[in-house]
Amino acid sequence: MEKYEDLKLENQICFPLYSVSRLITRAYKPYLDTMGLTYPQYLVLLVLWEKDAQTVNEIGKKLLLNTNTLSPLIQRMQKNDLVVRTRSSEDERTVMVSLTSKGLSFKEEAKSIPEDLLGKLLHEDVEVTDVLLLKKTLDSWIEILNNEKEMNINSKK
Amino acid sequence: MEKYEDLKLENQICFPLYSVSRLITRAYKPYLDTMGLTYPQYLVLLVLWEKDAQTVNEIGKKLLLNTNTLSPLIQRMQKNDLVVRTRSSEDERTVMVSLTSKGLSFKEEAKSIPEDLLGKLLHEDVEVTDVLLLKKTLDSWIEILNNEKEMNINSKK
DNA sequence: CACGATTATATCGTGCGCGATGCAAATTTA
DNA sequence: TAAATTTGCATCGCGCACGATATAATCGTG
Repeated sequence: MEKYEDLKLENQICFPLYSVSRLITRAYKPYLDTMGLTYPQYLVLLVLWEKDAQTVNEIGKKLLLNTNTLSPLIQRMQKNDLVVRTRSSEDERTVMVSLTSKGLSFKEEAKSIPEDLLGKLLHEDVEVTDVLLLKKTLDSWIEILNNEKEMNINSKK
Repeated sequence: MEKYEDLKLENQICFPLYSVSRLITRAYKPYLDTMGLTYPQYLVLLVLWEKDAQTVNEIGKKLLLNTNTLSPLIQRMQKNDLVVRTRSSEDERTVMVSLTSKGLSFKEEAKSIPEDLLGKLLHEDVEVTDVLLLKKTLDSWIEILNNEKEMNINSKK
């Protein structure tokens, strides 16, 4: 076993994660271009399609994104008539993000994307069970890595 | 089964991939900050540590990144004295990227990162076999998604 | 009730990713 | 060999991510 075996690209686990993430965003592009959406914007719509009218904070918690990413992103979405932002009257600090009729209408158009894309990713060597196991591992890592971040925040006190 | 079941965030496979990729980059940060590196810059070093003196093109093929991403990235690395860029005399178009002594010296410092990080990601619910299966699935998807891109290029002719 | 701490959002700067485009060197073709 | 094409790298513009910071509004505590 060579001394630097772990540093070889082919032995990395994080690099394929990073690459697949980018390649998947790219694979979404042709679908999303027809609606004038980017992948992160599509994620915001996924959240709002499940439950309309949520604060920037709620959306951020679900997508694991901070407001310094979401604020301008949602502003661009408003400019493209996908959502509207309204400051709450009860708590003037919070901004409610709601779907426009255009933003809602894309739900129907997006319905077939996940299955369509999954079809491309499944073949004789990668079965549905593999994907489910993969998702289980990823969800577990999200738990670990996201908690670690919050632990750092708390330990700073 | 609800009509829009596939659009629910919790049923997505691409979203956890996207999130884990970002969270892992974040997990690398404390290690890389001590060397003044970003994660993509670290990837370039991984490639050069395996074989010094490669062209921008070779590095890009291995990292699946285009020159419009790599050119400025490598220029920043040169500014930080991690690599040097020299135009080849045989083919004036190509730029050879070589490690500086500083860039090479970080190899020793980076040696423990992968194992250290993997340690955090392994626990009772996620074993080494799960990670190996995950890597196999991801590598297969890289194959599929990256070929698809090249097929598009060819079909444009 | 006052005032310090917390919370929600926004802004700024930097570094990716990447589509589109530019340009010069090399290669192919006529 | 001249002209057309391809190749390798770079630049530009835009949209994320994200650390740092700012600015209100609200909350908690004395």
